[in-house]
Amino acid sequence: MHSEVVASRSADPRDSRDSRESVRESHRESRNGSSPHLDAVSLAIIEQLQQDGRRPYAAIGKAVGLSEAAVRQRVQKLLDQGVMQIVAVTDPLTVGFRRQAMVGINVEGDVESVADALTAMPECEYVVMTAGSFDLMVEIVCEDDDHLLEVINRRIRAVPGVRSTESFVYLKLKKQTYMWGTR
Amino acid sequence: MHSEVVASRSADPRDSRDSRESVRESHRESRNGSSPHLDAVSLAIIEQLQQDGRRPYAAIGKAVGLSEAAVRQRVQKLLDQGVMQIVAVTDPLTVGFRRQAMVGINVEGDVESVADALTAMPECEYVVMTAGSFDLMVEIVCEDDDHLLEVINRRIRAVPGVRSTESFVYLKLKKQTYMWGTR
DNA sequence: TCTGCGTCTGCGGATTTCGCAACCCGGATG
DNA sequence: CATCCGGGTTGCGAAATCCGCAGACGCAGA
Repeated sequence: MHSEVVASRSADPRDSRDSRESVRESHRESRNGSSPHLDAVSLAIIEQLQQDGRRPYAAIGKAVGLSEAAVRQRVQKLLDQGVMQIVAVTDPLTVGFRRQAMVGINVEGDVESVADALTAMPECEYVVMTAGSFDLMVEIVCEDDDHLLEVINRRIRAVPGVRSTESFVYLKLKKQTYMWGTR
Repeated sequence: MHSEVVASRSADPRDSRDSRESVRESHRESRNGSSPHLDAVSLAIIEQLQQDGRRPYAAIGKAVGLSEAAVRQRVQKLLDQGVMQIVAVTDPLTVGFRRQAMVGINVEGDVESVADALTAMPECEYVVMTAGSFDLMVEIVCEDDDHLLEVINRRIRAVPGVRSTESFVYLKLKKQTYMWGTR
């Protein structure tokens, strides 16, 4: 990583040319055929914000070789597009939600419509369609046992298309990171 | 897909001159597992930051009935204690990790030591001890099929104490929120 | 009562955010 | 070939925010 001295005030305009080279190699939408084309710079910005969601734009810009305003625009666009969100995350146990469970679900009929119904439930923190002996896996966050019981037995099983469920109550959360891309 | 894009600037003009009295603090050691018992004000601060991790301290203070400096101190403490972290979260698919899976694991012997071994793997995004037909559930984030295969068959199954595994490859992530307490 | 400890508040100064106008550049158009 | 166009980038002030620093306040324990 070379020194990217952000051009000070009114130096000669040639300086701004070298700070550009690090941005150069970014119009190859990789082989990420499906989703939005994140270039290397946006990826680097995300990586910065995965380390600290409140890091100043100028610091990010210095790290990725961009101006502060450019970082600001890209961050705003990433947020608007829903590619990333900047949020506080906690261990639910410490904020009063004492029962969590992963629930595996088998579906008859349209899986996606069931998934949409589960997504609408506030207690469903995480909904994913899977291949394997479950069609859906859902993470539930509840306040206590009664709440958990009600969600699983009354609400989830009441969704049309749900054939069966299997629950895995959380005993202890050992790891929870958000550092994709930071490897 | 990403339904919860938080509106960036939405200062809540609701007054809050209450919430001053219950500022009792029990300063326990705040390691994973204990409950530091957060008071209502800290909870409200967390809630604000779950809506927008970059919300200014002054705005948070107005919402929870505290000065800007006090909010700043509390946030810093919550971060230092590890009660919460402010980070960017993304759908891994959009940032180049195209294979994810939930893996259920059965263990013989000490479950926690196996969990610790899995926690050390960077591909293990999420590790939780559960009750039910699995002893552990682990979320794996990989770049491609080869990577996933290697992690599951070579690394996870090589951990002493792992009796069997069952994999659930992700087909589509439908929901992913971080809004505990915001219900 | 006094002291120690932790938290809250108010206040400048440094830093950051934000909006704006201009610039550069590749691609499309005539 | 000239021109226009749009996305992306840059630089720059003004406004807002962050940050450190006392001082004040409340609450336990000596």
